[in-house]
Amino acid sequence: MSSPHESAAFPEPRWRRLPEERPQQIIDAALAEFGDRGLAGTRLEDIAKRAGLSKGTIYLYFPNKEELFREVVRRNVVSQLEENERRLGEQAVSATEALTDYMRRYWTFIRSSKFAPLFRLIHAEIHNFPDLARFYAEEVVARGQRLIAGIITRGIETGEFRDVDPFVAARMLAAPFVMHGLWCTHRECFTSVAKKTDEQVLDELMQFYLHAIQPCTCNSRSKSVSTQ
Amino acid sequence: MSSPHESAAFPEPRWRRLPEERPQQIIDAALAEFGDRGLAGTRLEDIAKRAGLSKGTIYLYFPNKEELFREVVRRNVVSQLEENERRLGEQAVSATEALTDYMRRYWTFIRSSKFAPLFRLIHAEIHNFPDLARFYAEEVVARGQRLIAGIITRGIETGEFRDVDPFVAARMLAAPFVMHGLWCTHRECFTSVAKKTDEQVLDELMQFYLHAIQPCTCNSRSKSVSTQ
DNA sequence: ATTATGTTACTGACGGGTCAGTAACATGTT
DNA sequence: AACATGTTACTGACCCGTCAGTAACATAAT
Repeated sequence: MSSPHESAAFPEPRWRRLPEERPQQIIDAALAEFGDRGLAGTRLEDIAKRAGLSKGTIYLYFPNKEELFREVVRRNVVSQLEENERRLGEQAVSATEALTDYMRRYWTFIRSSKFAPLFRLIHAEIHNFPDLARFYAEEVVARGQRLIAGIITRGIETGEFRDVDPFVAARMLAAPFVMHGLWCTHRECFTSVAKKTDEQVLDELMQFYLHAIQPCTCNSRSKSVSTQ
Repeated sequence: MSSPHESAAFPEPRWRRLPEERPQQIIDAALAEFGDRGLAGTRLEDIAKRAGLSKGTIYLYFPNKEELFREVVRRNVVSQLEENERRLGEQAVSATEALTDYMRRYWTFIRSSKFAPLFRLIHAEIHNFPDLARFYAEEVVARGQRLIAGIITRGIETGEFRDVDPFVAARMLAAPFVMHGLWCTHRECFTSVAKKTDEQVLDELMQFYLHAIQPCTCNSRSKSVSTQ
């Protein structure tokens, strides 16, 4: 009644002005669409629809489709970076603890809804956008592996791990995590992980990997392979 | 320069009729193009050009682009299958030998020019062609992992390998191989394998994996196993 | 607190280029 | 000659990017 805006007649405006939020909305929608259909297969109208906008609005914030694609990759890679290097300070704990902790966070990221689309995108368009690919490979992959290698080096020094090349070991950690992440996003296809929960898969990954880098488990009791 | 003055002798036909070879030529060219640019991003004219044909010819052998795509995947998946299960009979050798032999052949296949494009294709279009994806996942991935699991099971029985879930171990083998295959196809990006040859990478993979499934290497080799 | 005026955010129809698919024509083969 | 195989030129649908127009919001004036 007392409201100057007529509540009965026009309660819902057809659209709202949200210039601050638009870029992120568009990027999120674009990641989803690009991830499903690829760069060439995605229509800007579909991105707009998913973001609840019209196509023209996208061009208010991004010069063209390709530049939007670049921003989608860059923004998400950067956010992955930040996520990756959060909580890096606790060097007090044992290398094993640091490693299992890292694996847990790594797995959480890989199983997040953003990883698989991003991975597909980068690998699908790696030829057409070598600069993006290089950025990703250097700033995320290599950087992450240096991080892991650091933990492993410490573990070797303390005698927790056997004497392996830390960078080889880092790749041997990342590879199964990534592949299992991809498989788990298509459980309906990949029967080998179909009946397993994310937690189970993580446990298997961790157990197997820890055994691979531990010097020897003869003396300790390691009968923890549980089969239902 | 194309003045056909020497018309009588051999006019050098502008093209030849090779109906037997065309399908495979087209499929090979299509795999390469699709692998680079994706399904939507590939022009049929580019496939034709790569195959040394004109676009219309493709339509003599395939009804449309999508069906060509399906055939590309199917044909190559089947050939991968055949490759995969060749030389499977030698059950006389030790499980370790069988496994290292398998890993060598697996790596050769993964490093062949056909694997990476096929992998990218399947993972890029997995949503749009669920039947193909399922076919691939079941007939190639699962089947291959059953094969590995069989070898590992035998190795566990003979005491060569520690007591792991053979299917977990199979996944833990396949995952690093596939990921390293992808990385190695983009050595210019992925610096962690940039300076390594394929043979080096394979050695690292094999050594690391064998250590992961061997029971213990504390007391040298010739560890007596009381099975009888 | 209503109206007038101005500004910003957004819309959606359209032009133009691209490309899958086709039809008309050409050449090799038998 | 008659057919099979291949090429070239063309069509029409589709989609990117543009822009004239409109809705939401802001501020000033009455």
